[in-house]
Amino acid sequence: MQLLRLYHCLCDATRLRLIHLLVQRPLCVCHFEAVLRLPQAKISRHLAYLRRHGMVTTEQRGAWRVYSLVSPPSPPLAAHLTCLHDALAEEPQLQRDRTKLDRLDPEMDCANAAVPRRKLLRLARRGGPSRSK
Amino acid sequence: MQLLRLYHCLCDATRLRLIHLLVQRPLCVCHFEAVLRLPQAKISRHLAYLRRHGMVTTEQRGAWRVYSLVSPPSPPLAAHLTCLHDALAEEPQLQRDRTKLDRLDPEMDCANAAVPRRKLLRLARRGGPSRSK
DNA sequence: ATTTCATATTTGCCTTGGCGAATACGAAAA
DNA sequence: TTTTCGTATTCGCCAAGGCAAATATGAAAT
Repeated sequence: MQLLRLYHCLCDATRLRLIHLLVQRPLCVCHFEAVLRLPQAKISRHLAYLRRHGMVTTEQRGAWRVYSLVSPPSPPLAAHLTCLHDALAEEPQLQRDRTKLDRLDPEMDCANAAVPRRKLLRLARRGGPSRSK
Repeated sequence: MQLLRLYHCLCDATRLRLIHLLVQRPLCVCHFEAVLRLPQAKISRHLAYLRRHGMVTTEQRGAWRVYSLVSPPSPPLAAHLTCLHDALAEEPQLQRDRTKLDRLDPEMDCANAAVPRRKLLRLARRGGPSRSK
């Protein structure tokens, strides 16, 4: 069943948080590190899981790898993302994640092709998200 | 997170089928056996799992044990049951289950308190659902 | 009392997938 | 080239939970 893959993707706390953030916009690993405050390996592992199961896609952008939710989302995925959104009020953890994401330095937008790699590198060297532990 | 328990309950094929049937009405194990055509132990195990995780409740009715979805369902559960319903069109297996349930002998309604145990026992002795393998 | 029947649980085994620690890789900078 | 840096993967270990087969339980019938 197709639904099962979806539920397997959703039934881990870390993956749920990753997906929840990806609903906002495409993100790179360093963003997740900054928001979730989890070891990089753990984040990469779960992102790989989501990729294996067809929930996210990636795009190389210089040294960064940008993750996005598959688009267009399958009908069941779309429906469940709505559920996820509605469940927000019940999950303070997810709310906090979202707030944190919104407060990240907007200059550090690895996903945005309009930002030159040169600038991103400079920002990263000055203590980017992945070093703010 | 509360959502996680829910997704764990939903991420197994057998449990998904059980829940889907329980949306229709309360049912006893013999009904599940008749519809899913799976070993009794397997069905009981998954129902126990759902009970442990607060998705279903049970009620003794003579020798039978009737399972129902918790009521009222929590808001997230209610929302996801809607998703499940919408996903019906994509899951032929679930559709077949539903059809099979509707075609079960309506006399064999273990969950209905109006049916005397005496009658149920007679029906079961003549080749009830749990013996129709 | 004994048997029957519906259901539950235990046992032993196996796979999936979680984790941290360490390491590999590939693109750009130096 | 060599180094740096972002990210991915591997390794060894462990717990949850899947399964079939066997067995236990408890209510009703006999």
